[in-house]
Amino acid sequence: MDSKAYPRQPRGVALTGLKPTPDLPCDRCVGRHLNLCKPLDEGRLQQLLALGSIRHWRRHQVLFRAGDRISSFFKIRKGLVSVSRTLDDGRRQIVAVRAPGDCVGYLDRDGRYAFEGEALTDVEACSFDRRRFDVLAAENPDLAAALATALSSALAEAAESMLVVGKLRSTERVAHFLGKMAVLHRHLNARPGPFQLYMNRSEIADHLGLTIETVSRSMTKLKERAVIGLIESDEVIVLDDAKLREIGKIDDDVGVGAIG
Amino acid sequence: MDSKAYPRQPRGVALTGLKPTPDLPCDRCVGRHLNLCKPLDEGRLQQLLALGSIRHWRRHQVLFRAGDRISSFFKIRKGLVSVSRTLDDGRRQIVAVRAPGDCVGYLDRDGRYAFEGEALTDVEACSFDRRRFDVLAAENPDLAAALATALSSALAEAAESMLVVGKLRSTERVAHFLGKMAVLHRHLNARPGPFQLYMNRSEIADHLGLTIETVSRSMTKLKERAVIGLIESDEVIVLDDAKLREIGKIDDDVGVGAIG
DNA sequence: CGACGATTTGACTCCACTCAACTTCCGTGG
DNA sequence: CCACGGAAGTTGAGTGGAGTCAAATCGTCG
Repeated sequence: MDSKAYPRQPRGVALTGLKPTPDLPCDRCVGRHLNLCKPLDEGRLQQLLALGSIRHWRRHQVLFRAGDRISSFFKIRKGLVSVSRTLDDGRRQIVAVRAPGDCVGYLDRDGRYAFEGEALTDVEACSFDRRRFDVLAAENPDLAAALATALSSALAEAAESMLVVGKLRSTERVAHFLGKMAVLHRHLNARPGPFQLYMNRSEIADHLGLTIETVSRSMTKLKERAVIGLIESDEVIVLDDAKLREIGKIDDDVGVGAIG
Repeated sequence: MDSKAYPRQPRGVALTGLKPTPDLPCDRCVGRHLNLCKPLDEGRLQQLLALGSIRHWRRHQVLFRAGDRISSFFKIRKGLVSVSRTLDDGRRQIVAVRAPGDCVGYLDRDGRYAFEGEALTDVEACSFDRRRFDVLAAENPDLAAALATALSSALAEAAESMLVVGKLRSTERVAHFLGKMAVLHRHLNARPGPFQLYMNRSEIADHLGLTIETVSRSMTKLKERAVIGLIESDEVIVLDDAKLREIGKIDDDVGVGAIG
């Protein structure tokens, strides 16, 4: 209630020791993509692709900033992007983490980006002109339907996150996050085993509504319980998947989102 | 982390002294509606309306239950509907509160409702067959576009809620909630003044990720600071709108959602 | 090695939860 | 009419979990 100054979490300049970013052609992103391509015939596909141009960002670079006038949105081809919103006093909430196949920068607030998109890793994305895409979508019902599907799953995911942030305890939240990241990893790489988080403690904290210290302590607890193992600070292996899901209240692999 | 039994909040049987429910024809729901009607010509409008039938629910009745097979979704004509998800141990998160003009019961998880919809007041809604609606949407780009728009604003609203639940303190959350409800009230009734919340403390708590006691204490604080006044326990008047928005970190009237 | 950033760990504080009492408001029935 | 009971809300006392502040450790890079 008091508007006392809220120290902005110092942002890491570079997360060192980062493994190569998740890399994946669009058509392998099972269940996670705005399926822009499949339902379109060759002519319209060309039309759509003509709207887009491939662009690259480095970790920590900003794809789009909240409040900036919307020009285009982005379909991720490689890497991870955080979608976030920050209060004046520095408090930040990472609303979603988007992966290859997903789209970001679509949500607008009277013509301006409603959120900020930041590269969590080096990112390659296809940038689409929003206005021309809307025109095309208005002419192609299947494209519009794909858009609606993508939005639906993103919405379901967001609602799920509300439950996590609103009702779970700190260790439960971290377990949930790790479980979801493990699922994502399996989707992208189609195999189990250790995986990278590509997010430092500060980013995880801002995603889960916790502090870096609490995230760290929760990870330690999960480690002590032999639910997970830490190869490095951001490289994790799930030792007891059932337990992790139980603690994190993950009932299924649904709701992995697609646009936002 | 421990799966200790979580006492389910006793659910009120009837909130007494409830004023008449918010009542509004679709076409007055500025900015809050899946604009099903306007873009359609007469023939298709008839086609769409043929899918729907008007139904009624009483307060606390369930419109749809999470996990049930989806048959139709609902466009609210009168009343308020809560969209929620409940964990096995009883912890519940009210993900959204939907008003006249909004749709609910659209989100699915492999053919089943992803959330539960419960009448917060007596409710009148138009029920649409989901399958036939999808067919119609696939043939009518403007309808699909309207759907996408509705989903977008619902998603923006959900993301906003994540920030509220994840980063705001208790009194800030309550202030945010009250500010949003005031906006909703003005949208529905087109005038300021005292308004009903139509939600008891338990429901507000489940929406904000708090307990009933904390909600109560926060309301008292806001009352003591002369930011709001309480006519009855669920009837509020905003005394200092600027202050309320400042505390609740409400920057604009955007993101009032539409579907989910 | 030494510096720096990221993370972990520790000590302490405080906000929100828990448990419990009490008040208020209805409705019911003696 | 008033007594009683039940439900919702408020308030108080005490606890606990997560935040805050600070120090120690680890890892990387110069």
